[in-house]
Amino acid sequence: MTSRSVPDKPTLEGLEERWSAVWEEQGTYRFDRSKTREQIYSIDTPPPTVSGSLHVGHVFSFTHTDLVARFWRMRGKEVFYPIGWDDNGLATERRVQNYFGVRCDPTLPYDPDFTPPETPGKHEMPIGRQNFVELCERLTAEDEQVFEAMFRQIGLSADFGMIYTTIHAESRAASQRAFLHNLARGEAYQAEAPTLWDVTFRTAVAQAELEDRDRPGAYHRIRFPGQEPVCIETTRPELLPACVALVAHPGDERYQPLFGSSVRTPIFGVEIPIVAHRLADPTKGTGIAMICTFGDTTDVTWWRELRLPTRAVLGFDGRFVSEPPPGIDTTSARAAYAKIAGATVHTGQQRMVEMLRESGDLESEPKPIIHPVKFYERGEKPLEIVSTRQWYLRNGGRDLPLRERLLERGRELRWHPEFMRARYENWVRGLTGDWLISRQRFFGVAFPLWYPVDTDGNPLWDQPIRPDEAALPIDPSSDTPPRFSAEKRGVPGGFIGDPDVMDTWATSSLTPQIAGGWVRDEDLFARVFPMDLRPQGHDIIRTWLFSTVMRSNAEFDCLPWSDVALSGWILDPDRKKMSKSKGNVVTPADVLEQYGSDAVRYWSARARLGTDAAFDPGQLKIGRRLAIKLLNVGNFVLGFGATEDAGAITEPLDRALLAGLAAVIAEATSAFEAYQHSRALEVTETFFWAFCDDYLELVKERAYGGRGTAQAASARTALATALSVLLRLFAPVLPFVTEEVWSWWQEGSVHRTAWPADDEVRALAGDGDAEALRATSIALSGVRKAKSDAKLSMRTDVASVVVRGPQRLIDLVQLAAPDLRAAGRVGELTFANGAEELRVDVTL
RNA sequence: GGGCGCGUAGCUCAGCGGUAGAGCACUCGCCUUACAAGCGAGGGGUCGCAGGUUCGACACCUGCCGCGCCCACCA
Repeated sequence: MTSRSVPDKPTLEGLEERWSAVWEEQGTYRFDRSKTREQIYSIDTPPPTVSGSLHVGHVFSFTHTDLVARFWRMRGKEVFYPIGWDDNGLATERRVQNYFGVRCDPTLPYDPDFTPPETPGKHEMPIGRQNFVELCERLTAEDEQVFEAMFRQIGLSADFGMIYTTIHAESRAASQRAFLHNLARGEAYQAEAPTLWDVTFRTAVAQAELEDRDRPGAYHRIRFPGQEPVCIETTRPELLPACVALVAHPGDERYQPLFGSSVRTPIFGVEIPIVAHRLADPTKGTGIAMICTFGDTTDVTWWRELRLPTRAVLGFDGRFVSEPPPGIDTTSARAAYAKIAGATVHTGQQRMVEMLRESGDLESEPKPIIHPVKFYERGEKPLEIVSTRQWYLRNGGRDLPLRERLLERGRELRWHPEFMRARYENWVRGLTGDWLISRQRFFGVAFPLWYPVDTDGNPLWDQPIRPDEAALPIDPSSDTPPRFSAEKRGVPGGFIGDPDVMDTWATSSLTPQIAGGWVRDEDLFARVFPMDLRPQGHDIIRTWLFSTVMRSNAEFDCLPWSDVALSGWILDPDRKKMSKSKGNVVTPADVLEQYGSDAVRYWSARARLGTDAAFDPGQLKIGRRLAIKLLNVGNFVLGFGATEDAGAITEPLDRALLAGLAAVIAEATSAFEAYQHSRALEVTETFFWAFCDDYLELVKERAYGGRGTAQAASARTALATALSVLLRLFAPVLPFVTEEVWSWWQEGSVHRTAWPADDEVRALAGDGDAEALRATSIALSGVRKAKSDAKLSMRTDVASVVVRGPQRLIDLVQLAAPDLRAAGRVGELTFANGAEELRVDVTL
């Protein structure tokens, strides 16, 4: 861009559109891959879920990242700053279902002529898997346009030519490759085991995706007949047919005589043992609990450690299976089970309670309680536990050396803020099992495996067939494994493809590999990996951060990045978390429209990392005001025809200004280096307002030339130098307005200009003492106060002023006496040593 | 139950061993030729509570109280 003259009436309107276009055209933020690893600052950017709505939280946290990127770019680093979209996974599936009114039925064939209904019908239309995936791809492509437009609007200095998506072929290839490596090294394995299961989505879920929700329930006291009848309390009486034992604490004297004996379940008459286990809590209920397969994760532990039989009753759909489990074989027992077969858990419970009440085995009426129940974070019904074959990745949950290694990685990583490390350690120490990565879903990265089918038509799950890595990505449901022909699919002696997809985090955990070009572009990868920074929200430490560390540790035996920056949450002005259901969501579009991008960025930059911030229109106004002020100051300073080499800086006040500015540069720089952008902004902003209100007023007349050419030149050079430095210090926070002002007098983009160097400015300041400006400002304030108290205009002439104070300060103010006289319109200005603090006596 | 963070002016927050800070809001003024979407001045806080360390504590230690978040095997 070329230098232009200063406009008559500067305005913020239209800056976003203009400069976004220029940056795109000039390639201002384009990544130069010829640079070496040492010259590069690489960022593992978070790919937002495009199927979610845009939120001011996005603006907030992505601005934090951009501040870092812009700072390091100006420090001379080539910044690797890709943008990604997370489009694979359940969020997209749900959005597609709602948007088009369809659902995926993988048994249906592909229909090449399929077009979705104009408007979603009352009932979801079943469509084949490939048609469904195509709709997912179509809708995410649209969503991604919206996200990209917003990211450009807020001025992210990413290279939009390096966009990656998690469902793209290259991502799928990377994900499948990493999995195959995990498999080869023994880090991935499959197991048939009780699994947390979401009955709505009909998929297994991982520990990291769980959340507790308080739900109403009730204690049911049930009597188990036997030589010695035993009473238990349960919130899940419907699982009585799944009961395999009763359990009490080994030290519980009430039940010690019963250990080793057995009782029969009421209604079903199944004989079950009474066993002891340390996890049984004598203080809960009656102190003895029934173990069912499976009511909760403790049941699983008991079942496994006590080697109990399995009596599963719930199916994948969350309903009671049609056939009773083993052990229920008497006519009456089967008749009782028939009453709940096919029922939902809810209905089953009602019927079970009726039966118990009739049989007299319900000791007392249910006691209602509110208790925490495990849910899949996206689910609507409580999780059940069903036994299924799934793939797992070792994550230290069952492996002490690996856990220690991953904890060590957490200590190696530099956390901003530091205290967030505790969340990582908490999570790793609390892992109860390996990472379940298979999902019984459709829009995701397929497991790159097939299984032989034996001559009886049974899949040989433990003999997976792997593809050639060069062929990745593959889709086992349509691609054919090596040494097989396509007709052999699903027939005895043939093969079948793995039907599952991977947990979306299994792909997201590879963002450094995906964005950095692992295998696909090893030259690039060597220049950017391991990366410098992972920016992200603190809510996904247990998922994204942990899993990325884990994958990098496995594949490369190193951390994926040296630093992690955690942004806080955005709360509404009442400090409640914004959510759609609360109706308190502020949309970025409205805010950006109303206040402008720089103002919104200012608001973001004011918040420290790791700290939740309330959405605050007040802060946005201040940001907008700051941006306008920069325009006006730029306009004013450049109106003097000022340039940075107009003449030597000789006047003490000018030198004082630059001495103070040098200190601000030093502080802002070290703050940015320490990922404390809010501190950098604060010191810059404070200095800037003092520059406007005091320094500018003090030197205005001199700069106009009222007291000689050399004196004017000194002021003009200082003004221009300060403007240049301040624009650069503000550039990361306010990229649009700083670029605008910069363009009035400088060549090239401010964003590709060197970050100011404090030693250079200090050299210009010479013997300047920053204290001189502060002291003179205090004296000026005294004069202003006198006028203000007298309710007079600041233009009013003052007869005489006496400045009193300690000699050291008097000496400093005296150096700027002519400037002080001019700014205060003071007739006679005298000085007197004496007072402890600087003060002025004004005679109007 | 365990962990982490926070509690400073009406609001949003900074500060962090040496006499309480900013912005907003509020009050009183000012058309002052960069800016009235501006400028000047002012009022306002026993820094959650209680102990302790110290010459000195808003800051460090201990214990409480309150709020928020994370985690937990929640019959």
